[in-house]
Amino acid sequence: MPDPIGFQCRDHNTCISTMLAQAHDHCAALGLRLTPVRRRALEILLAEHRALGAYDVLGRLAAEGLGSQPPVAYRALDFLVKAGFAHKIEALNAYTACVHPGHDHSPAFLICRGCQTVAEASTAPAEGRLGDAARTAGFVIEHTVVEATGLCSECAQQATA
Amino acid sequence: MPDPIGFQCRDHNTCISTMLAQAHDHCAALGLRLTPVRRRALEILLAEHRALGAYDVLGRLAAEGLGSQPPVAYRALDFLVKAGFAHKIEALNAYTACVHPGHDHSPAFLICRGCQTVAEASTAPAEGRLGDAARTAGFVIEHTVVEATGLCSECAQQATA
DNA sequence: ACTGCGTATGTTATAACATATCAATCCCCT
DNA sequence: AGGGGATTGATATGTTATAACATACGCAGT
Repeated sequence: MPDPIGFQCRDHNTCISTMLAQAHDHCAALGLRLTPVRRRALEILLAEHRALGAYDVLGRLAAEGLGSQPPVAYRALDFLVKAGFAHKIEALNAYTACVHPGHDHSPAFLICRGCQTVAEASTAPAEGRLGDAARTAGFVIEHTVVEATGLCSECAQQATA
Repeated sequence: MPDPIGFQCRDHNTCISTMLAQAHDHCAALGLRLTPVRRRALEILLAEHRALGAYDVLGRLAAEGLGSQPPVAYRALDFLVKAGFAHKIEALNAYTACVHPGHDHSPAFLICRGCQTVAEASTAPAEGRLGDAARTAGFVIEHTVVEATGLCSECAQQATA
């Protein structure tokens, strides 16, 4: 089975443990603390190939006794986002694990409205037309949001059938 | 004073009435109904060069007796977005008037965190790296969100000074 | 005028997303 | 052992968005 850009992965357990290990190392290197709540929140995100709302994450954390109030989830998610282990999907007000943490990157997302899967691609926003517009205007870009919604290959075929 | 891409406009009153007239004509042509609430909501958005939250819009509508409950604002805004007269800024959960309605386009936004101004530029997302990724994955893009946050020219200069 | 139908509005309630605040605890460092 | 910063716990509240249902309006056909 091909692995286009994240709609599938070959072995999800390996995928998860690899990412966790990377996160662990990254935190160690930078003096960040991957506490139980944060680590579990990351695992929860990694377990899905879609975006989860903060309250979804909170629900799962709460089920394990790791906090039960909104700030617990938001703090953990903020940490993961700031550390580069997760991204916020603005179009969904939801969060998803980063597929290649550690690298400083400008992510772009393909969001399937059929199966809710979120795939992470890359952009170089500063190079395209947006960057041109920004330079023309003297605008200093600090952060970019690039998200496409539509149908993934499988869902598109089902829709046609 | 230059007019880079929307951070300024020369004559805002003219700008507003032009846009309103365009919206009126467009609705007439397509059999859409630019009702008082919808028209006023558009005027409210047009009055600003920044994005307004649904509740901001609602507050102004309510002050004029045009409805006082959230659905009033959300329905009007949904209509404007669907008709192409306004866009939702996902990064702000807010709405802004479209600067060139009628054309089917993929907007991109430059959002200044200093003065809250929102400038609308254009993209051709299907042509860039995102489009490449989508084609590779067989993903059918239906809608794109492209938003950059940062500092506009003026605010950047102030920050340096 | 009456009826039927579709669109738009009014209204209530609630869901879903997010943060402010302050106290308590943990962990590292000296 | 003690101080200081980061983290967590807990309460409350703020903000954004929609579900659900009722009513009013405009218009076509009779």
